[in-house]
Amino acid sequence: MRIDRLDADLIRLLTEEPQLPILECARRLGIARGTATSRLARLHDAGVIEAIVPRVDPAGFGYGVVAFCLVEIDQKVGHDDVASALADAVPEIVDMHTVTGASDMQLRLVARDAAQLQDVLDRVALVPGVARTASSIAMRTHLQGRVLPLVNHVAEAGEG
Amino acid sequence: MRIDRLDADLIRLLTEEPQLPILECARRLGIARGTATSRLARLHDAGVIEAIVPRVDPAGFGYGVVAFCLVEIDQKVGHDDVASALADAVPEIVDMHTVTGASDMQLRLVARDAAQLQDVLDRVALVPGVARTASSIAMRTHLQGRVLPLVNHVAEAGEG
DNA sequence: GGATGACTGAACAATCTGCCTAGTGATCTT
DNA sequence: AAGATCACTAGGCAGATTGTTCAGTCATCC
Repeated sequence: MRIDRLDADLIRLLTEEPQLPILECARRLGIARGTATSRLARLHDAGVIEAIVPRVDPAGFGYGVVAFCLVEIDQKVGHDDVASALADAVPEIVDMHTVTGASDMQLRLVARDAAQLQDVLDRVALVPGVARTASSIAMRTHLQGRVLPLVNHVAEAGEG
Repeated sequence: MRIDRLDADLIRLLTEEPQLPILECARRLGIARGTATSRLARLHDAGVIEAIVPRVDPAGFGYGVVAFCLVEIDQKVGHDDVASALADAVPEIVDMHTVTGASDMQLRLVARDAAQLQDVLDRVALVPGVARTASSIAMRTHLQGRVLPLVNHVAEAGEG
């Protein structure tokens, strides 16, 4: 799908002031309500905007430590099996990807503190199929799910 | 902040059916509207729910390749300087963390395809202060920003 | 005993939503 | 060139939701 400036502005508006009603968005962008509605529907259908969801910050209820964990897997066990086993066994896992390279999987997980992180990592290591893990702690999160610059970039490029 | 079952249910409801009005949430949970409103406000104030934002999927507009990149930094350059330089120079960077371990930073970035990923990584490498990079491609995303199990876990634990 | 805090139930005006219609201009097709 | 298609504007309507306020109940805490 091709995104133009209007789409980008709409996304920006909704990202910066999430609770903004469509009607108000239309007013701010200087377009008719129907246009804003149909644009939004199109973005929705194309999968650009998956949904408008509450972004939950685990730090808000005490899980302030973020860590990454590289996982090596037993060759004999399927990736998907390990993935679902991990997902079930460790609620502290926030992101999970299968990756190329030295490791097979990469996790992002959260914990209350360094001590509890140890516990979380132990639980990861205990999951059947997990051969070895290597982890690092995130000291600072500079960006998290930032897409606005990319959306703008695409909108600009599409115009020229 | 302490999260109880009602909070967890509210978060679950809003996560599963994001556009649900507060009034409808209250009905489904069998509570008064004022209660749902004040609970939500409390979650907001505590930072548990940062905002209700549109989740944009770069794959929706062509950026279907996800990659991770470990970055080593010149010791003489401050982390924050490199971080902001990277953020400005490469819109394709979605997540950026400062991490412990062999590398200094870890990035998650998106690209249109493998060929363009090369280009993106080149731009990363060119940023002043970046000494070396190592990257891997995400072949599958099993989980992305999953917090519901953790919220439930916390709610259960808090009750007992 | 009295104060505090959380929840219920209800009401109000203001606003937003979904849905529909009609007109305009640009692009594309035959 | 006529006709069709598409996106946008502008407006209207009923129904639902929101912010806000009030009064009453119940449990906890000092």
